[in-house]
Amino acid sequence: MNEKSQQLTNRIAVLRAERKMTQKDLAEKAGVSRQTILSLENKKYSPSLVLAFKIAKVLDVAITQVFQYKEESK
Amino acid sequence: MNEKSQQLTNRIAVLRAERKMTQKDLAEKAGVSRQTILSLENKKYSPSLVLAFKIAKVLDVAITQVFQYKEESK
DNA sequence: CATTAATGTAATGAAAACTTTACTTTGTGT
DNA sequence: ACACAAAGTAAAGTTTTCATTACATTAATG
Repeated sequence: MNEKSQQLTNRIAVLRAERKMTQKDLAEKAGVSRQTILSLENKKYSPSLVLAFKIAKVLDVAITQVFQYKEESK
Repeated sequence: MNEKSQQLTNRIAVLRAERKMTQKDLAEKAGVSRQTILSLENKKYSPSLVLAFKIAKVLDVAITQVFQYKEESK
């Protein structure tokens, strides 16, 4: 809906499903609320760098494997 | 001083100096205020993932080259 | 079909990021 | 020493992340 949400995409749901983890599982392991994971997957607000690192760590991949950034053409 | 500030470190100042850029230069190219760059370099608060990507882009290195995350031993 | 797990929606509030402005200190060069 | 650029300090205000709680909907399974 807004422009900002489209410059950052993530594959959290996919990677999570591959590992057969629920949102709750991932949230607990990352030390955040389930709402936070859900919001990232769906509403896709931009997480903090620390949270991004934590999620990548739990999913056992590089941060860039989870999050892709496309700068917009101004 | 607080625990959180120590789990995330960055090499912004070093990389910036190598490229002979001022804080103002980097701020403008990244599209943020100079205060934000200064705060990241010194007070080291944790940036958003998008900002981290922008800074890495301007410095022309991978995000992990700029920011290092060390999880703490609970 | 009934039960439970998983996901989604929504609202409120706290905390942190980031902006803006203004001023001070430190460096650098002439 | 002077001037100017760069870096630092500080404070107030806005925006966004993230937590918390509660409830609704959608799988999945017996």
